[in-house]
Amino acid sequence: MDQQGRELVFMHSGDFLRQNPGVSDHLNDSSSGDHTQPTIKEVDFFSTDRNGKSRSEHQEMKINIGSSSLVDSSINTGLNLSTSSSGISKIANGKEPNNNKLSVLRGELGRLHDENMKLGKLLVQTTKSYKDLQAQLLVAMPKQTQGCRVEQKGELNDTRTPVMSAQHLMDHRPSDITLDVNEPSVSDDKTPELVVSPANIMEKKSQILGKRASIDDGIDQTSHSRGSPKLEQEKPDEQVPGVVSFRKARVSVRARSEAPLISDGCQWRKYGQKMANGNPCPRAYYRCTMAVGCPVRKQVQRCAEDNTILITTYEGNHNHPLPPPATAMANTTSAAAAMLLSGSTTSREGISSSSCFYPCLPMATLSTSASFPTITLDLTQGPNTTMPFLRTPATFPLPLHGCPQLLGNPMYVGPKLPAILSVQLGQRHASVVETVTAAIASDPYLTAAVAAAAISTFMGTPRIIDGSNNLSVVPGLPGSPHLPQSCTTFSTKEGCYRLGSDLQ
DNA sequence: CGTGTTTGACCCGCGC
DNA sequence: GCGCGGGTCAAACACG
Repeated sequence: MDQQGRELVFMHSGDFLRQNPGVSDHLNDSSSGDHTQPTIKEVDFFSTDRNGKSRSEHQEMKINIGSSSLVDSSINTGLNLSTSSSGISKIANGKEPNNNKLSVLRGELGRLHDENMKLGKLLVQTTKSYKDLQAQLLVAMPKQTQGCRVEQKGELNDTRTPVMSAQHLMDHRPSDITLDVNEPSVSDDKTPELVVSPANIMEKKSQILGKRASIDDGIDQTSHSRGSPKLEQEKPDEQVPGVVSFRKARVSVRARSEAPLISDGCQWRKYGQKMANGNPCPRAYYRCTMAVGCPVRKQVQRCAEDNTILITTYEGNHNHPLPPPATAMANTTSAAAAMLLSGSTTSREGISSSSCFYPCLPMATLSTSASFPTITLDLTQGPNTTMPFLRTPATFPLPLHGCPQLLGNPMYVGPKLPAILSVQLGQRHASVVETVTAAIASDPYLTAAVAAAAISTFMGTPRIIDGSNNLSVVPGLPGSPHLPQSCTTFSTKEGCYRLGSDLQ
């Protein structure tokens, strides 16, 4: 990736804290009485440059040469980062006062640096553990609720207040949950319904756990429907209901493009084309050819209403390393599946919260049309689109606490601002937004990256990718529902883009 | 000749 | 059971 390129960062709340990554962060942490915020600020540990080191880290590394041996290697889990350095002072005894000071400072810096690094690693491990646990929980949840079908057709007449569960989305029964309030649903008119099925957990537990590995490996590896025998990893009768259709999760990206394809960095082989759904434009089917047996497929079709809109739908996870431009989209597909499952918090409260959140995302649409749970990212809408969240409380409940304030909306502005204020500021800078939107829409690489960033962001999934992948979505840790924090950086063929409050 | 595309046929799931 | 539509296969074809 072009290291001299532009950098675009979607700033969410707490972004200004990341503007100055480095030592100052834990100083702030130590003075903060809120124990949830420091956790999120720890994200700064990873606001690194492409070599994986932040500037402050580089500086500290220089200073710390030769002093690391003085550093206490234990991790201060209490985050008391301003601890006494008396031990270091003793070592510095007998030298000139200046040298003493220098030694003390060096020692302290070194210790802080080490502590910083260790806390960062701890955070990564904690985040990973959380994700693992969440994945296990999400896999188990559909089983837990199996058999207790609650149909709420009567309560859900208003399709603008959709109620969603992953169980529902995974269900192949006809249903439709469309949250795109700016455009009419592409899907049919079926009334949304909530299906909650309770469970025989103990009966199926071993089966679920047995299937987890294949789910983690890639959603297509649990393929159950007919398809290429080469790709078929398991037989239908081996599937666990409720887990099966995880492979069906899709990510659809709508973008204006004259090109027949969105260049996403992957190699695709066309294996079919069909006229579908009354669309005068044929739908093309592509398969990833970067590795033998890669299960990822994509469909490309032009919008029937507007031929300039290209709809690209991705399905599956790559089973091979990807070039940076392709990584963004690859992460999108896996993130999509995870997000769909994340809605399976079976309590009514959780579901309602999720539905409350989605109207904040005019460009994000969830639907199960065509029997597949699909996340549609609409990158075609202009900045003047009526902001749907004005009609809804500007709250960002978990797990989708990172609002994808990305495209075509005034939400580029600092996310710590209230929603209304964000809109006002956004209108003030409409020209900037327009420019950026146009740039993004015109660049297929950027479009793909934005799509990936958007999904990853509003999923709230901690996603830390090293510099080689050029996509860094580091939202606040789960568990901080009222602190939507994420900072999205991504790169495209044209370079690395950075967008945030500094746009103003 | 190898690779990718085109295109008609086929399979499967779903609704009626 | 039948028809429809989505998705895939695979032979034929095109191209470098």
